[in-house]
Amino acid sequence: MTDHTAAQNLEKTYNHHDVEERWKSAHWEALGVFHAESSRVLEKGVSPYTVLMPPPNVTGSLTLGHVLNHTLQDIFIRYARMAGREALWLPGTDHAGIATQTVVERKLRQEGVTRHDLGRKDFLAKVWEWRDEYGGLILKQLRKLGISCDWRRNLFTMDERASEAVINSFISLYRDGLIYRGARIINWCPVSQTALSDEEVIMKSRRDKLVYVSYPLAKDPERSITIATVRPETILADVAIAVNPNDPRYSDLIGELVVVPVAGRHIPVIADDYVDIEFGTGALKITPAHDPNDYEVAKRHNLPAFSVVGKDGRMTDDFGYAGMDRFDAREKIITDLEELGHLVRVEEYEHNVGYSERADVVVEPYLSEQWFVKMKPLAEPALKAVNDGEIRFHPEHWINTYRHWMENIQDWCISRQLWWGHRIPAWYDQSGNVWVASSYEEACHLAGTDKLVQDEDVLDTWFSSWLWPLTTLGWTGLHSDNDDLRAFYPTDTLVTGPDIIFFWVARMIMAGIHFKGDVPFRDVYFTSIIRDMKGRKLSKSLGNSPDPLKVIDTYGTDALRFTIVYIAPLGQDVMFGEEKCELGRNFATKIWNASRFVFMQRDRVFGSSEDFEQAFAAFVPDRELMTDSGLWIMSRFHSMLERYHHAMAQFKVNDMVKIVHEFFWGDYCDWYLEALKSELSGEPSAEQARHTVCLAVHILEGVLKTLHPVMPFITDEIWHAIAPHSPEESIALTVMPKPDASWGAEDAASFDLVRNIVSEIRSLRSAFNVPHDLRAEAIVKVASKEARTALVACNRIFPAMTRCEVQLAEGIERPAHSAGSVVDGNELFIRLEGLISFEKEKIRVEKEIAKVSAYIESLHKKLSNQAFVANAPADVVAREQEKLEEARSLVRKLHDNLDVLAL
RNA sequence: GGGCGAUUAGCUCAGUUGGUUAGAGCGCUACAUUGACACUGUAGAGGUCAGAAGUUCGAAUCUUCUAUCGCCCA
Repeated sequence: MTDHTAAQNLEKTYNHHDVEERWKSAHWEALGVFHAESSRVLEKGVSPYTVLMPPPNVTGSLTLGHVLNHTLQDIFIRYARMAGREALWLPGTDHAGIATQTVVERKLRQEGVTRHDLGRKDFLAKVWEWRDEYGGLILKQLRKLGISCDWRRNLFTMDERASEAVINSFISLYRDGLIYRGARIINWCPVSQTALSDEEVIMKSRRDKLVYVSYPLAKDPERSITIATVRPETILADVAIAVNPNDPRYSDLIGELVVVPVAGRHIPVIADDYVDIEFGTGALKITPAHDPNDYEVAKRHNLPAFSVVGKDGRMTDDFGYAGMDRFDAREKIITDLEELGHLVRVEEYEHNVGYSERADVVVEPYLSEQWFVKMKPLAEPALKAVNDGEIRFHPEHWINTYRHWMENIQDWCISRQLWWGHRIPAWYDQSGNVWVASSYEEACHLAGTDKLVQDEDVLDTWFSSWLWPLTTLGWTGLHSDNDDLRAFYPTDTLVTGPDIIFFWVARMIMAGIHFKGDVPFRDVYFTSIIRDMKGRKLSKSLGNSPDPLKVIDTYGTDALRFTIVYIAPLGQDVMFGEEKCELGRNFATKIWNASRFVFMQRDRVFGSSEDFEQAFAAFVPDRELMTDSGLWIMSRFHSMLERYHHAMAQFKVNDMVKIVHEFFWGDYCDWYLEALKSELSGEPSAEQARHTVCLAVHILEGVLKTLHPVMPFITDEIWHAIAPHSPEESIALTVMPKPDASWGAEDAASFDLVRNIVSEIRSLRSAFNVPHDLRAEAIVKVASKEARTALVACNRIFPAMTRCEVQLAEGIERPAHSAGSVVDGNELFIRLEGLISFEKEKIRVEKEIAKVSAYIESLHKKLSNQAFVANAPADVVAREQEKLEEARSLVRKLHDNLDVLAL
């Protein structure tokens, strides 16, 4: 391990394992780098910045989705922390009712035990055991990402404090009339054997059979009415046939009785607007216990509802199907209908069917008593908050989805027939009255009896998640108040997937406004969906989801974080393949090597670590001591910072990453450090050399800071190697550099000319296949005094960067045996005796002339258009004019060159 | 059926309120290895911006329509 009390140079090669091990979460955590304190906000007036971690499922393990999501959150938090805000990131996990219960039940089954064998109390003990043993996995894995949460505040939705909040909010909503119990058709999962909310049902396309069945008239078996259904097994529970009152085909049958095939019951033909004349035969069987729409129709017509499918998805009828699976019964009844002569025909039919999100089976619409939250009154203020811009979505277009859902909102079924979760705080007395209270004792008090039985059901996990912005800050009920809530609520940024906009985001907004009187957050960043290289969603069954931990092992955490942000623009899906991480790995290596080079110069120029430390601490960029490349890099650096902060303010994190990448690689390494090599190898004064090195380190440190939110490990490692820092210090606690507009484009001008000449010389060398080791002579016919000064100042750079000696001349003609070009108005010639082919050069210059001439033509056309000159803004016209003049001057010089060539 | 989004170089994508000779990364081609870096450097090839019509002095950008693909809701 490196001794971090004295700065020294980096190892020759970058090893992400070593670096990440050294600065891992455990190190930073122990130092309290990520801790936030309400006192600093409330007493010292530090501006708070809070991020809520969407609590991962306690049964979960790390996916690339988590990597993207948490990297983004970490970037926001680290950026805010370095911007001087009190940055609080609240972590936690949710108890995932169905998923966790399923996992534990599966484990028990291997031991030959069911939860019913154990009983509720012992089963829950088992679940807690499981949670304590395995439930922390995802958090451990998240720590590998180096994310900077305040882990002291880690919360689990089943913790006492969070549970108290859940119970209190239930009671409060019940007393406000916003929670009720009632018989409804809900989505039933026959595998998990619980009710589900609408949001937990996924619609999937499915090929089924559309079965046409004839129902004979009771009074005249010769006549019949034909319906079409995809669920023939529910014929047994039919209570009516409905037709549209405006359908002339059936008007004479309204009020007649028909016989239900197989079941033999007599049911009426009724008229209802709900029936679609176009669909099927225009006659619809009404099965109120198995279809929510039929249920509504039946209610309107005072028809009964009874069920023929049980909780386990098996038939419960009296007609010989009982005990069969609903899908087997479907096949059998088709055969039976055919035998009985009721089957008219069967068509292939593709339609959407609801599946249980967790168990992936077709949900059964099921009539039962459940608890619901009345959503309309909660939705109205939540919709308004977003419409009024109190909460902003990024990208903005998700507002439409949110609005549509809020405007068509349905009541939320919150009871689940599970054991793992927050048990509904409702008790029933012997007459069936309901008493909602925070405890059995209180319920007894209210009921005036102790003969009470508690509701068996638990609450939807999302019923605890929607309180997350409150419970993470210690809220336990309506009148909660504490320093954390005062300091950090509302929170600032929520980063989450658009797939849980209804499940979670919308409901948190409702809960925040309802319980706390204020929105829970200001900005919501919706992440990209990660797909594989073929554009398919990542899924376990496809086997196309790379294991992030393996990717980290191969490429490094910093590389993965950098890459995933780099390729994930705001609001677009991203295609990810492991090999894309080469991008991040290569960049990390580049940073490492460039830093090592800078440190080599530091150690060469400065006598000792202390010497440098003192000089660097007192360093202020001084124009007088700077070379043109120094002025240029300062100008570029501050322009980069300007764009960097702008991108962050707009939540364009991938722009931010690209901006720094481009600056560091393209400007700092490719030009500035290359120029630095020749400058330091000349004979600068000691003062200049020291200033030059300090400037190089200064910019390097600035880049490390701007990159720190993205690549926390490597930046902390290199930062510690700049100058001695104690291991307790961290780049995470330094101040983010800000753009300084006093460094402008004029500072960059001289070196830009040098760069352009270098590039042109390189192009010419390449065009004429000048051997790499051949030193050539270049002559620049300078166009201005400024150009002369700039090129004289940088004369050492040319041999190093172009392998050409550059001479300045005025009033000369093109030398013989040379290739020629024009750079920013300055004519450039390279003597290439023996290498230059007259024909080749002629063709090259003519091609260039043709290109520029076409350009001149288009500019000329534009400028001679009266409408353009009259209508376009003056500055646009002036700019076009300028371009035209430049191009004309260029083409003139090219022509002159060509003429000389022809001599 | 309703809504949202996408269509720009071989691939993946940038392109701010209309004013550039349309950019990047990867890939490809050529050249270069003792001086931070081959996980590199240098140079280069590659696009009628999905199609049509319109608005405008001017459209990758705005409007309408069409086509293809994806997502959400019914």
